[in-house]
Amino acid sequence: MNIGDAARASGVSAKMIRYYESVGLIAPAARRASGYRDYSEADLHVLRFVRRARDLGFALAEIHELLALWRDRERHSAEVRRIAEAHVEALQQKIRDMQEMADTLQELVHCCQGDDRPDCPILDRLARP
Amino acid sequence: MNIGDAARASGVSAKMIRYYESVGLIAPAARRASGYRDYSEADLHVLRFVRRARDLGFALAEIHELLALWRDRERHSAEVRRIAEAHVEALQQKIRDMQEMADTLQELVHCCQGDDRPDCPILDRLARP
DNA sequence: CCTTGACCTTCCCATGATGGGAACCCCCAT
DNA sequence: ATGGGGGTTCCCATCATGGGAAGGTCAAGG
Repeated sequence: MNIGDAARASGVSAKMIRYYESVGLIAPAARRASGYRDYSEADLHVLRFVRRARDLGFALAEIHELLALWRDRERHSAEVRRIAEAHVEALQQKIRDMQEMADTLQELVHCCQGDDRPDCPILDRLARP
Repeated sequence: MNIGDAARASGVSAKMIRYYESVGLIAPAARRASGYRDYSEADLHVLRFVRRARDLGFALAEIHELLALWRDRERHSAEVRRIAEAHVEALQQKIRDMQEMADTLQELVHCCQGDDRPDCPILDRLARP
């Protein structure tokens, strides 16, 4: 399977597959005589794993750990859970931060007439302490 | 006022002040004979404006527009409001995306024993369709 | 007066994950 | 054999931020 086929089958772009390989997230693909990368079904499983982990917002470093645990038959599920919990907390922290921004802004937007006059509580808020 | 003083007084790092100047977000600072940048109270107001806008999550391009509107006595508050509303919606979209990730993960974490055995619904979810 | 240390200057590099594009090579079907 | 649609590597850009090097400036104290 060429990289384009693997990309379509896994949902990871060819560009990203090469990148993941270059940073050591995934093992270097087999090569044909021509130099083309050659992907197996097993490679596809890995690519799909990475894709799903990215969809859940895991960083590549975390996915690296998750892949190692996935391969390790002796793993402790506590390890996996720890990584996931840390990620959930990071997500929730970001959500709280952004929610606070959104709430503040929403309130300012609500106070703003939004007409053709210059008076604007949004700008006032940015300009004044 | 030197850049370090302006940084402390505005909450924007000296590094960032120079960067904002280099990308045209703020006007080039006055220079002393020595070449040192020299900041006035008026400059500080601008830096604080930028700082507060960043704290609300606005991108530099948006802050550029907001600064222009702030300077424009003939502005229509509708313009400011439009920018703020668009940003609020972008924030809320990101929040929804991250909340969905967090919810999914939280559920998986909840299903995971987190002990010294290898069985793990989190990895199962990443490995299976 | 000179030294010292804290500050300033510019310039380059790195982050994280992704895409765009150039220059060049390969493969298959007509 | 040729053309088009792959593949390969390499460089650049994003966005906002920080780190650090090499060298110039300033002010205080011996």
